[in-house]
Amino acid sequence: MADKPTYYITTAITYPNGVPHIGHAYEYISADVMARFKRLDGYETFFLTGTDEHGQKVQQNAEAQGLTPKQLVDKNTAVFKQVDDEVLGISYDRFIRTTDPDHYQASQDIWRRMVEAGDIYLDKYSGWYSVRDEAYYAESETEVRQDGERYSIETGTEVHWVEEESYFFRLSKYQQPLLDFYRKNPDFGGPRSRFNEVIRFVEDGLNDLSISRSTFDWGVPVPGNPEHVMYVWVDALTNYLTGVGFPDTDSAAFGKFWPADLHLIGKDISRFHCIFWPAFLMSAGIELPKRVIIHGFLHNAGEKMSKSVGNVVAPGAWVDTYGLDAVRFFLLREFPYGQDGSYTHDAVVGRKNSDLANNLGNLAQRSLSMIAKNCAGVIPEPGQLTEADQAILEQTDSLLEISREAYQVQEFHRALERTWYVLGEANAYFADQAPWQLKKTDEARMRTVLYVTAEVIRKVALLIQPVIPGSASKLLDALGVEIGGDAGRTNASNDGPRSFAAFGEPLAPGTPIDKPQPIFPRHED
RNA sequence: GGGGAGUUAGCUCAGUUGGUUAGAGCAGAGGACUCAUAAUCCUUGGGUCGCGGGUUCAAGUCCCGCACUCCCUACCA
Repeated sequence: MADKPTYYITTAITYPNGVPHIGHAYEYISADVMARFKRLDGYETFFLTGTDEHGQKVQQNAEAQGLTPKQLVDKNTAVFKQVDDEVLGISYDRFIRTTDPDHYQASQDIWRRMVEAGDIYLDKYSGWYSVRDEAYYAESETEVRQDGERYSIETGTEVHWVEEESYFFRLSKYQQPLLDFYRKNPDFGGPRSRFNEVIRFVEDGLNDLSISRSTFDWGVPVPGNPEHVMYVWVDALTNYLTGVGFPDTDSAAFGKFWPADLHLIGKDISRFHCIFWPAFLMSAGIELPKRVIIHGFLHNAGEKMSKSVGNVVAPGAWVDTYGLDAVRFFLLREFPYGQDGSYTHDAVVGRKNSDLANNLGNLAQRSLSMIAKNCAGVIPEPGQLTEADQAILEQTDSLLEISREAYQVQEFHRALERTWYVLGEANAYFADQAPWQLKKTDEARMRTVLYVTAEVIRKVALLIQPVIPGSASKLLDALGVEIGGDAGRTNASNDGPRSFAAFGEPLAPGTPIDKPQPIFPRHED
């Protein structure tokens, strides 16, 4: 048996200091959808997500709470993991924590490789440092306020003058190699507008990067100098390697899955993923990931979400209000992926009712009801297909390739838009053929129309499993499609009657179906 | 200050290399049907395509200027 193609996708790892909000959910869900799509399409898939647990802030917060840093991150990480597991249904294969023992090995190994490449040197760093932001600021980026203390202008956090011995990475050396790489791999970053910003930044020149700290010790120790711990970037980005077995580059997982096919991240960290990370990997002699997709941020009715405004939405609150599948669908259908999006209650309800309940749910309900009542409760035998039948079936058939192409570049909205266009055509077909009339005049023709409609629904249900796994599974159940598969949750979805491999295997006439129950309830306020 | 994106129907947005009466979805109006989750189908959109100039036989679609909005980046203080 030939080896299956593989697919390795990651999310950014989250700094678990607050509570998860709908923006976190957006990233997890979109990565989950991508992973499920690839599994259903026959790819042996590995999906990595997790938390970034080191740093001075954690150490200080822990002290303030009378905990060890590990105790604090255990507590905070549990909250994020619970959202993945119990609220959003995220199908990750590993939830990595930068405090995992194997991650220490991986981070120290890539560090050693960069040292061997001559790209790490010891120097001194000085500047205005904000503990809360974990960032240095130029003097011009700070101001002295009335209380006599100095603050970051941008973030309003207090800064202190710090002089510190630090290891540096020779990022400057990689300006040209990176530009060459971008030119040869124009799809490395997406969407294009974000990638262009990155390229322009690199063209302006790169400074070497401070990559260690000695003022605190909650981090991965620098090999050969236990006075230092790695600063965020080497430690955090390396999780993508750790997740598939690094530093054991001979391991089965590493051989299969590295280089990663997709890093899915937010626009705030595009530079780290499109510049630092490839440079580190070039230095360490490791293959570069194939693509970084940069998603936008979500706004509440056009306003930035913020605690002080009090408009932050918790994923659990939305899921309770609208249901998980409606939330997943809304997030992927409503916004062009990569752009910022603005949500309102009315917009979510609109998608839920119009797209899910009316266009899809009602089409399924009306056609399956007729089958249950008029075809002895089994999938009917179709007769000769008319042009109208063939036209709607052909439009439905085209959705597989259209979806593949759209998913390949993470244009989820495009796949869904086209799918719902075809559903609109299917509703028109159904009304046009009027099987409830045919029931009185031509039962054979009625059975054909009902069969064709059921086939359309089957194909659509297959393709939207990644987005609305629960509802799509119910839809396939209702059509009597053999149970099996898990809507992309695991690699068991690679094949079987609910995988994309079965897209062209039509419903078997005579298959019994149950009396249908509505799958997509309307949202009533 | 420099660079970039944008400003199209009530709302959210599409509009290829400039070319017949500027499009979709949602919302609204009218009609149809009754299989269905008060759903679905059909019909219905005279909107200064931000403003003002220009190029052209022809511009939402190219050029210049202006006004807002947003993003990236710098610098002064």
